[in-house]
Amino acid sequence: MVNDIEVVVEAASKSTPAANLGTILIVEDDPRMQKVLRRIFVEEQYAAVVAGDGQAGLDLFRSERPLAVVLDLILPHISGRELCQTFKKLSSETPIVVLSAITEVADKVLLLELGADDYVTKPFSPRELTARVQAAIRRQHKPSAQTIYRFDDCEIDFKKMTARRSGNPVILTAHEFKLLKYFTDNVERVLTREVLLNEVWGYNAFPTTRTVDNQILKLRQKLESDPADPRHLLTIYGAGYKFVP
Amino acid sequence: MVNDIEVVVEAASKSTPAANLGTILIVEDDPRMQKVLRRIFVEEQYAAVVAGDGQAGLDLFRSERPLAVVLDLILPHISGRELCQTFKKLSSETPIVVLSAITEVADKVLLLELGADDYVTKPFSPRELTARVQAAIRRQHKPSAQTIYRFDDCEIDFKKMTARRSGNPVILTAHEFKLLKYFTDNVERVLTREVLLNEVWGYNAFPTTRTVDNQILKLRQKLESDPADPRHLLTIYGAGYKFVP
DNA sequence: TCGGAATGTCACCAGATTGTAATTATTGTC
DNA sequence: GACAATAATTACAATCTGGTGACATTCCGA
Repeated sequence: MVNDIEVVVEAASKSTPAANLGTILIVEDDPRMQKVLRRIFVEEQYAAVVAGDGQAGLDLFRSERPLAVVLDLILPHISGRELCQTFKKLSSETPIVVLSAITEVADKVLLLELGADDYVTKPFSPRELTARVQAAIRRQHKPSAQTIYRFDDCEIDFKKMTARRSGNPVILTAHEFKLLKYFTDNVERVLTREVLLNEVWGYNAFPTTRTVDNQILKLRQKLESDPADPRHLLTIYGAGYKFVP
Repeated sequence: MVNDIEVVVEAASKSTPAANLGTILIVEDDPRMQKVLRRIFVEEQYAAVVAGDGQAGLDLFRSERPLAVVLDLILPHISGRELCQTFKKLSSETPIVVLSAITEVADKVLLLELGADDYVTKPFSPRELTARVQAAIRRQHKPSAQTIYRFDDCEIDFKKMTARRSGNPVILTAHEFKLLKYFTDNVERVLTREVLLNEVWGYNAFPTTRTVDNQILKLRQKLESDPADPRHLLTIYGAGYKFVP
């Protein structure tokens, strides 16, 4: 599974507190969970609309044109699976993140076949849910956005997951792409190992900090003209790493 | 594989009694676990205060203004759930990471409902806990509006860790940035060596040390037009140093 | 002006930080 | 289930920082 790539959307000036980031449709029957989910997204500056059953979900989906849908699979009347498919038929653009209990995870393939873009198993942390939803939004929201990144004599296509240096193909692993993506999304900024571990490696991985160094090493060996004297993936002694194009 | 918590990491880095990263409030009744938790955070350069029950937790929360709270759900007298809600009422800003046994997670809905920002199930690895707490802290810290600081003909970007004087790049070390940051955050205030050592270095040092003076010297040489006649990093004879933009 | 105390300055090197590769563990594939 | 690819850990070498201490200079009260 290719994991979501955590991106800090910071280019936009944050001195615009009023406007929300968009609407999230929450389809969930349990009132307590409704409240929790709404709060989670409201705190992240989204607007949240809540549907207690499938029909209300469909109505709101049509009227609100949500940025993304958070869908609990266990619903009365219409099964969550049906609903998921219907959403995708109505608007295949809109990303859907499914909430599922641990026992249901077995058929995650089926889940994704239904059109879900990602899933989060209960129990989950607020951070995990919002991160996955935001990642799903980013993926869908700017499909034609520049996926090809160039610097020096390197050319990275994050969509095709291919890379070239001086025209020659370079093989990068999925993890290396993910790390590199985070660097290209945070150009010039000093990123500590802690941040990289949290943002690139993800929620459930807790490797040692030397792991980061090793991945940096790999990237340098593959992308820098002289890995011993890097010009793009710079070490900031005592702090972390910084990418400069 | 998640390591058992009893596997105590023996690092014994040079003791740093006065913390520099901030205070973590640990609410935990089991004395053994208290010790383990405190150690985990102290090793990560945090200060840790421990409360054995809910009342002590509340008191410390109010008096210490912790950066984050680590809360074990099973507590005597006040239930962890109540406590969690109370914390959030007192300061919704402060992130709360809940410790819970897997068997307790059945109540996961309630858990999130109460305002916990994340949770870690036992058994957990030290790294997992600190990573989640740090992520919660970082997330809660709104990206500071302005990371670029200007004075005279100097321009400091603390995020990129770059500095310029009259447009020309100046190389500062991580420590120098940290010291300079403290000065720019405390403009016009006289800062004694003791304060600087506590806040920037993070420990109480011998009063005879020339360490602070040395770092000041470095900063002057790099940032002042005439290091011998500083106009920004001023010496206050008999007291300390003062920064004026 | 003088003398003692506080500060400025410099260079060295111990210890911390990072680079690197080999080894081990994990994951994915057939 | 064996194999290959990828990732994480470990170990050690290379590198850099900044604390230390010696000494010079400046400050301030008498």
